[in-house]
Amino acid sequence: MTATVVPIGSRVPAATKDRILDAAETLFMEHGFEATSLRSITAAAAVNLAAVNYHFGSKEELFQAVLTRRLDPMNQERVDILERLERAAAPEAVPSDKILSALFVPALRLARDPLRGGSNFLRLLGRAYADPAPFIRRFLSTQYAAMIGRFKAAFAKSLPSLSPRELSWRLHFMMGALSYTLAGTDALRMIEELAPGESSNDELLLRRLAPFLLAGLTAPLPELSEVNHALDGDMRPAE
Amino acid sequence: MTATVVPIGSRVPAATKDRILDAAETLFMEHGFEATSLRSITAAAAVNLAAVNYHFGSKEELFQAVLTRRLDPMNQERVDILERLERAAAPEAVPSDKILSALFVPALRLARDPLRGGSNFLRLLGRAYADPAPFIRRFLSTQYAAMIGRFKAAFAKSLPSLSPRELSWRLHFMMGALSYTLAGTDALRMIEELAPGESSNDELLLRRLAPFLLAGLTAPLPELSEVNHALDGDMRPAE
DNA sequence: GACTAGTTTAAACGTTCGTTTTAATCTTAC
DNA sequence: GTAAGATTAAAACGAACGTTTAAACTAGTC
Repeated sequence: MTATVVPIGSRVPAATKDRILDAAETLFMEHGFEATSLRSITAAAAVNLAAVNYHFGSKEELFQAVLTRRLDPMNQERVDILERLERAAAPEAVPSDKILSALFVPALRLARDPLRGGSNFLRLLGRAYADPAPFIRRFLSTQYAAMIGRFKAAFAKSLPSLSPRELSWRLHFMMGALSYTLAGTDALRMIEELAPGESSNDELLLRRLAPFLLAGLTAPLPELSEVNHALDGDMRPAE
Repeated sequence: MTATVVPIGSRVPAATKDRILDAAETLFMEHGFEATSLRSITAAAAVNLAAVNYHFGSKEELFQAVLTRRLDPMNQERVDILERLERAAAPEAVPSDKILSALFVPALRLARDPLRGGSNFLRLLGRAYADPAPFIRRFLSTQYAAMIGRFKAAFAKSLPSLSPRELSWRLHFMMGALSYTLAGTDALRMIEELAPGESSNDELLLRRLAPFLLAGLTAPLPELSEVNHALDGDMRPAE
């Protein structure tokens, strides 16, 4: 309801709204939604405490604004690339590795652009994926529904041997590995030994992730009886 | 500092401590650590508010106790199975699909056992993996360090073509897909259409995940220049 | 130079949080 | 039966939270 009137001279002292968004992006990324207080955000942005409720209405709406600012353009770019690929390949299906690129490239481009939050935002996004809060889950599913459906159809055409359900599962697994990787907790240190300087290099990270996911997506269909054998057979608990 | 003395008759009225652990397991799973109050836990467990601090010391220690109760036995079982596989295969390497089974089977066995929290706990674990709180990250990495190192060595022997660093990445991605899947947020509904009744069936889920991850683990090495071409080449943003 | 709409400020609101304290109650051993 | 110790109970602590209020400030407009 509040229209930001930019003065003609356009010499705005780094608008309050943007300073709040920037500070919130960093702090939400570092501490999660629940554990980040409005007081810490407004302190970091050097604005008054009430400014958040004035400009955004509530803490939840601020969080959604932080996500929307980066997410909308990125998802739009994903769909644009996909449609371009489809037009170029028509009437054949787009190869699945290219579809995967259409998902990854906009994320990569965002990651390497400090002016758009850089990797900070990708980490925040990864965390949002795993957050229990219902309003976050609701927000993400509505934000993503259209884009995911679009890509699912593309993969279905490209991988006709996969049943729709199997494809749903594999897309789910893919989003899991992606969001966990983007969240970039120091879980990697559990697995140890990053090359010095390579840490937090989101580009290299995503480039290693892509072949991993492509192989998983195109894997042969599961032999559902296998794990059962393991469970009932030679892997009994030792006692 | 508090020793629980079990009476000789051993007719304990469902010990306070266990009732707290059970209630906490469910509530932490549903709302996450920060958003779950001690008051809601003690109300659900029908015990006094002060009982948590008396028996566990603090909310954080309670959370760790909830995790340890299920995690220690499960990880021990994983290592036991792996060592059995190694003895059986020696001096050859254990095939990587079997190593993967050693990781999955104990989780599956836990998931199908309602007496040990069933899938509730696996969901909580998945959430803990993505939680920002430093004490959770510290706890998990120390808890898992030994087990992960053990499995990494096994995979390294089984997949000699993978460099140690490449293997670290892939294990990371694997843990990502696993924990995201276990967390079982309704993110799946973003991708839509679960078969009725199949939802929340952790067994089927993990059995579909295993082939996906196995294919990713054994994928051919990445061609690092590919994505670069995509970035700089034919996938420019449309303007 | 008052008027207005938009914005910022300082202060307080009511609630909830994790934890602590103090006393009462229960259990076990002699 | 009674003393000692472990457990539960009720109440309060201080701090932090998101949000609201009402006054002060800052342009642009007539």
